[in-house]
Amino acid sequence: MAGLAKRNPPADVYAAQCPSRGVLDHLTSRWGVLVLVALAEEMHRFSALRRKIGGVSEKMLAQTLVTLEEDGFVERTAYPEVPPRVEYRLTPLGREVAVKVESLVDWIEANVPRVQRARAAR
Amino acid sequence: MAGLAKRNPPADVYAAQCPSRGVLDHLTSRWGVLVLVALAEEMHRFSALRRKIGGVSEKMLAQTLVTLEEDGFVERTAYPEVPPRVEYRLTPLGREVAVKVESLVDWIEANVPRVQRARAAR
DNA sequence: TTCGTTACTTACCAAAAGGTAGGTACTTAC
DNA sequence: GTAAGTACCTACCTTTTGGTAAGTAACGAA
Repeated sequence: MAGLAKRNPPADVYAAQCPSRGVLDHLTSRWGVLVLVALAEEMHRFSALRRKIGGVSEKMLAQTLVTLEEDGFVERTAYPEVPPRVEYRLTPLGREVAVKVESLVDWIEANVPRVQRARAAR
Repeated sequence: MAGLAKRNPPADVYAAQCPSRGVLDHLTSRWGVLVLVALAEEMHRFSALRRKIGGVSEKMLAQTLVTLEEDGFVERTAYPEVPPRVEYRLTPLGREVAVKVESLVDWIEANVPRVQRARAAR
């Protein structure tokens, strides 16, 4: 039958086993957010990301990049050179979410003082 | 001196010890995101949140609510009754971020199939 | 009379996250 | 000749996270 598509139930983040939960976890992971906004700015090599994102270990950065690549948000291009050169950039899908993530991050950076005042007020 | 305000350096999420990192962590925590979007819909009692957010334990929900309250995103109102009744709602600050968080969550819910296709394609 | 409901808190334990260090292979700089 | 840079991977160990269960106080329902 032409046009037959598997229809799965609509996503619902409140449901513990909804696949959207996994995507949410990857995107909002400690380093996932920062990788996304860094790559939204421009292409980065592995070591450039590592230097840019303060506090990431190589292990965590590599792991984060793998899961973001698996989910189709990040594209990895390796050049068969020595020393190795690998470029990371966002896919079209990645660019779409990055917009949302960036706007959250921008809000946070702009409003840290208000949060600090709230903390101090108690 | 009137009008003297402590000027701290602009927030930078890339810097490991920038306070924005802490705020980011709280907001993008596993349960923080879900609490925020739930409270963006309407006021919830503790047990209502617990039932709505699939998979949260009481301990984690309580902990998440405390940190969101400390940061000034959530307001807690307890009524001295037995059995106890406590209402949680967003503060004005909370409503602002919730907009950003909701738009991320909405995007995810709408695009899970694309992510799944990306995963399948490898 | 005993159970369930409410909103937690605390203690204890298991699981997961994440840091550190070392190895690789080859090139360029010193 | 030695050290550094590159992009990782793996093993080991510590830290953090999170789940489970029990306790609380008072009331309404069965």
